[in-house]
Amino acid sequence: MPSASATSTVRAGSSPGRRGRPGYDQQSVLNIAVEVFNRHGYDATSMGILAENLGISKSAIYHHVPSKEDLLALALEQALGGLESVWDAPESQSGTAEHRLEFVVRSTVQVLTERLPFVTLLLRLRGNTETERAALERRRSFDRKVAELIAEARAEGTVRTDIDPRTVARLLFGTINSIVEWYRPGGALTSEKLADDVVAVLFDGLHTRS
Amino acid sequence: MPSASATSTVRAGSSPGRRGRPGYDQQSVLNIAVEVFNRHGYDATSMGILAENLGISKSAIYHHVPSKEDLLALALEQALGGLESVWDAPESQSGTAEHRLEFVVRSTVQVLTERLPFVTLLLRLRGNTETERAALERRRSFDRKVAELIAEARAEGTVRTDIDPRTVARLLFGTINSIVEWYRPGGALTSEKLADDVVAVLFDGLHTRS
DNA sequence: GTCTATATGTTGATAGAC
DNA sequence: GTCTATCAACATATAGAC
Repeated sequence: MPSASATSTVRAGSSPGRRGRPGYDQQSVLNIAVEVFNRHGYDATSMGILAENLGISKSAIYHHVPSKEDLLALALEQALGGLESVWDAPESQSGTAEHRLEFVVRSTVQVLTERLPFVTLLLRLRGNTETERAALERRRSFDRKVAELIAEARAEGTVRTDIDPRTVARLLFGTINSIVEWYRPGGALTSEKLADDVVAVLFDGLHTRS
Repeated sequence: MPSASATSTVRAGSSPGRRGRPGYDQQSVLNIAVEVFNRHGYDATSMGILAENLGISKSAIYHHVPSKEDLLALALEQALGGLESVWDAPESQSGTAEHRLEFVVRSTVQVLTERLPFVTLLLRLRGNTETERAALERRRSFDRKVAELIAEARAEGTVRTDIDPRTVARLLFGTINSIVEWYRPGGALTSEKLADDVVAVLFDGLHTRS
């Protein structure tokens, strides 16, 4: 399973390899910015609100990043990079379609939880700017690959055929993506158990089995 | 099943009982406004953009509605009213928990498709204002009732017990709510077939059954 | 029911000192 | 790396004519 590099550092000072005093570096500004974007919504977050949350002035932000939109682009790159890395793992490329599909579902859940705030931001985009539209296109490309996998599993006979494959794909993404709306790391539910649960519900359903 | 009254009228002129010439009435302004809100996001939609989409001036909007936030409140009332009406039907109040849960899932899908743009707006709220927070609280109240139903079905032995009931509820809502992100009425997929598909996937899973 | 102003505040971003 | 001060653009909303 591809491992997304940790993005837990909040303030620059706590970064292992970093010298110098207080202040922020770009990554630590980004981490807080994404959190604030998710809390208020990207559009509703002004540079003023962001500055308050950072504890610095509006202008100081522009020392670290050229614009609000660049902040968004940086965040989306972290989300998309993580998702796309799912396809680098050999388990996503060989084996039965059923196995590859389950692997991709598990990996996607893993990326969602590891890069939770970044993927959350991605999943809430409306496509208002060119930056957003480009990110949405990369996301659609990811979705298309998963849809192909579903089609293969269907042809293989391991996925039910009484439902339109597009509907199957949509519901699968709905179930997985909705995780960002409620899952919080550090609780009783580990990301591994969550992946187990998602796979169980998606493939076997909520009913008790006879 | 509770039926949400139609909200398909776009321009006032096409309203059955309406007199007078062109122009808008409040409901027709609301219908277009909600569509634009969903396309750009509520915060990103200025009264200027809205006016363009309506084909009237900014100020003219204020003849129909006191503020942008009132427009939002009106829209949310349509969404929440529809969802809450699910509990008015006798089928949601008696019978096995399994039957009541399936009925509520079907009814919710029905409301989602009938009042699609309104529910879409509700599901994307971030809770920035008092209006939004009040709506989110009503939505949480709806969610809580469904969670209780899941707990009953679990006690009844019809829902699997190897997954935390809160996770079950979250995944169920995720699957259902994600419908607003892709379903469009008027296509090949009717809302009845969609409800069948959602019930089938949620309760029996994507796998072929032996 | 719609319009042309316009009042009043907030936005993202820049200039230049420390 | 941060600040204060400032800008033009754009926001929501109002006043009053047609």
